[in-house]
Amino acid sequence: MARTQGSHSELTAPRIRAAALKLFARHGYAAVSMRQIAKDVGLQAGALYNYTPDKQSLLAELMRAHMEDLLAARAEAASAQLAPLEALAGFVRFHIGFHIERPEEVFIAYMELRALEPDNFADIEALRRRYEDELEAILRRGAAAGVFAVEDPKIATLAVIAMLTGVNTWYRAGGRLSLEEVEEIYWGMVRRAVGA
Amino acid sequence: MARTQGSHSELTAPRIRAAALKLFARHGYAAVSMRQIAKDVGLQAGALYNYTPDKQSLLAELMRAHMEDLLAARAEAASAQLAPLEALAGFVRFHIGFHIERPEEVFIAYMELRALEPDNFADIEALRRRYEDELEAILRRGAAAGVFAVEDPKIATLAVIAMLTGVNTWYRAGGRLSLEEVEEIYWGMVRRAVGA
DNA sequence: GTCTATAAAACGATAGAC
DNA sequence: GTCTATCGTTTTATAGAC
Repeated sequence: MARTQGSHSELTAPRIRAAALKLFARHGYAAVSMRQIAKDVGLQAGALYNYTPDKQSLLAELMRAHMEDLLAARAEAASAQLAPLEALAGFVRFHIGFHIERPEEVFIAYMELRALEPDNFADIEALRRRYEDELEAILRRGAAAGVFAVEDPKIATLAVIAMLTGVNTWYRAGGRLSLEEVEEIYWGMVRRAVGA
Repeated sequence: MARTQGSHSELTAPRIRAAALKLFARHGYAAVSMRQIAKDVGLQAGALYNYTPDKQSLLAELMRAHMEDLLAARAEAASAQLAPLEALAGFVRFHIGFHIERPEEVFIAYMELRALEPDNFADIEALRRRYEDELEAILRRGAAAGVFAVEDPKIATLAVIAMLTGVNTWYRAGGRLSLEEVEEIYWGMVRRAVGA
């Protein structure tokens, strides 16, 4: 039961990730020092390097984990093959719900792409592209079936995702609208926007 | 005609702003040093302080100028009082056109808000709010007249602006679609989204 | 108005004791 | 695994010569 010096590492790694996540989201990757992260965790700066080879890897791992969480959650939510209208409704609600639950990860994933070195950037972009393809496939299916009227499925995909992700810029739990009401309002706008 | 030492200051100020704009947009405010900006202009770092009291003011002035340009251009474009449908079409085309012409300013204005000190942040936020109010007023007028079906004009405002500003993340001049085609596609989505 | 030089502090990352 | 200490570099900003 008694812990000796340095024995609680299995708790330290997630605490470092949590501190980096919070500070990167709040101040930006470039503006946050390793010393600030260490102080937030209660360590000296040098100790961080037992958990990450460098600052860049810490950022890249946060972003990779977020994108993989997103794809895994989406794969589960979309396991059933639905008609285009129901599939689109499911995507809209999934996207809003998932993103609202993780405002810090979402903020970093969209704002710190330019802070990634080329290899990390390519990895994260590929994951993001896979996610966008999920929505694009729904819109193409619906357009082919004649239930959606989208002039350009790729642009409609990007437009819908931009609109939905924008919820994160203003929604606050406990505000005027519940999450369910927000999802309903956005679903209405998306449904009409794609001519369904 | 011959210039003596230090005589070309009237050209230096805009060159500093242009360099800061380019570098802040590309790498982020915190990641750009005064030395980098000076090198881009062809100066030593200390010379920049003849033009700005500090780095923060340089960012704040870039953002303020952008927001004031936006409001002035919008005021001119919207000088005529139109019916809600035509006013909305005008706003959509104005927003896309203005933002596409200034990708660096737009990127900074959205990404570097957190880098602003509190007083500067409040100033910029107030300007942004004035711009959003222009669209909200159009949506409220249209809803009151029964030509739009928006459940919540404030949320619809934020949703439309997020969607339109998202064009900047993917549009490149010379690509598959002309700017006019893009404006037309987005106008179609916005028009349907608001139930017009 | 720009230069060189520098002050004072902070940066990422490492070495070695424990 | 974390500490103290430090290396080598870079940072913002200023001082004073020209």
